[in-house]
Amino acid sequence: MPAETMEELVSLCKRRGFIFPGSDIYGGLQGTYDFGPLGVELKNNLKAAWWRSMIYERDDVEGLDSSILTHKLVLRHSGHEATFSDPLVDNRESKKRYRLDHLLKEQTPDVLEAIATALKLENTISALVAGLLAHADAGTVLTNAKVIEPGEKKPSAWTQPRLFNMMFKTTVGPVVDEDSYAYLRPETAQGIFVNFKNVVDSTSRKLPFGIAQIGKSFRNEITPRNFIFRVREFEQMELEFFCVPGTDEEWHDKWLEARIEWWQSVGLSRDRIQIFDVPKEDLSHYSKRTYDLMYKYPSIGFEEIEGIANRTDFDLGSHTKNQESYALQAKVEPNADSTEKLSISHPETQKPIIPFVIEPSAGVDRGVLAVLTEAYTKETLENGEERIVLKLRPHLAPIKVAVIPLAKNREEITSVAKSLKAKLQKLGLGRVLYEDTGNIGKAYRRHDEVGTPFCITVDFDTIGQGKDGDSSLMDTVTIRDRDTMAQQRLNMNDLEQFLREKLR
RNA sequence: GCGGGAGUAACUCAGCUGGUAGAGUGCAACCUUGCCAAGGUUGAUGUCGAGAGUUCGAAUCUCUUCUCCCGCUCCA
Repeated sequence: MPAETMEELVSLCKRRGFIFPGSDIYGGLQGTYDFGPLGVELKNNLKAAWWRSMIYERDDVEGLDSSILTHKLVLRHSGHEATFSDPLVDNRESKKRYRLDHLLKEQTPDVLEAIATALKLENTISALVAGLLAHADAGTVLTNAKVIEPGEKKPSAWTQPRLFNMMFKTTVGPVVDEDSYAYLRPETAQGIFVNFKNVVDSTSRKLPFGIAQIGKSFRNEITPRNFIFRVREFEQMELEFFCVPGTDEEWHDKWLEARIEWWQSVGLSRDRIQIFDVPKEDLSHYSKRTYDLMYKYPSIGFEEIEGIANRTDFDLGSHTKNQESYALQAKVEPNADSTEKLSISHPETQKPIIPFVIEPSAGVDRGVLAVLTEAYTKETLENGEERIVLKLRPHLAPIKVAVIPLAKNREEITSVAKSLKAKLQKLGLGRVLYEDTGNIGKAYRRHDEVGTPFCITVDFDTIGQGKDGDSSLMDTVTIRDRDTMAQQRLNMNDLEQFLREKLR
């Protein structure tokens, strides 16, 4: 039974060192979280699994790590400057908040005409939005124009509209002036698009192929919520898969299947994943069609864990120079700034074309949250006691093996345990921990709670001092399975093979 | 941003109409011929989210602010 409430996960994460609130000792900074000693292992393991499946186990994807600081022209031509800011306005009476452009679309023509007249502007939605944002007393203009509250269909009183820019700006270089800013990227994808030519030139890739990247992105969310689900600084695992126009829909479906399979390979159950075919009117500015993979999170229910978008030729088309020489299908803004043609040869005709792009874009933090949700298990044991176990897939577990001395005041035992720990650590399986806190029972439970798949215990038999002077079990240890709690005795020399098999 | 709820030890929480902070678990050290949060001894930890005010005295009352949760709004 996976976790049922977010609270129990938050509590475990804090208690055991997975995830802490950001800037904690100063009261926290909204929308930021820090990954603790176990959280960083889990997150790294998840990213490594993705990287392996995307790049090593396929023959058609290259990796990339582009910078977070991004030239403003990149995000201007990508359309983010224009679309990643929402003008919002509040209704003073109903206390509801609307996007200004959405609100204007709900109005009758004479209301819009009244606003246009008051502002002495042409009567288009975009002109009115811009004019209202620039006007010092726009709230009064809206109210006087008898803008209706859509819910009640009645004129109402409105506040000054304000712009919520979703992109973080920062100053680059020592001189602070109006033009010396850059953005923290709102998606890793743009780093891939602007490196398209570099990758093609340096790897001699042909269509179809992909470029994958894992990295931080930043969005100034209006309302960060729900633990690490919606945060302002987050990590993405994105693939931009370039293909011949006309084959894009087929690839879109293939990637949808591949991504669902991958999420299952990290432990998510199929019945907690839903596919959401995003309706046309909700699509992003670059997308022709998007499937959202929705995972059933605790407390909040089905929410997006990955978006698989058909970005058409919008991005490369927007960033390329000489746009007019390609038969672009997406509607793009003119680009007089770009210095490169972002085309590639059509595999059959050899003519330069701008490829279509299928983008599976997954949230690392949302993935970690889903994996934790699914692994979290509360069991009632035979003796009536409750046990919390993280049934993580072994390849994701932060700690792979804990080596425990049965008695920590016996040097013969602790020294064997310590050297066994060092020996196992060298196998490169991941983190191996020497564990001597509390007593043996507590050590087991503690490792159940953080998902350690195996606990190895060095006891008196190991050092040839079994009961009644029995030395037949010399050099053997017990190894305990996290999920079944069953133990078996193995010679220390057989541990490597055992663990290599089980931790794959 | 609005409405509602909440912030006390690492976690879960108690602390009444103001009188100077507690429990359980956890954590640390030591002991234990022994294996499923076992037992024993000892120990540490709080600016009671922050700031200001009222008061002889504030965890408790008032104001401001920050953070979290729920709803609205918004959202790859």
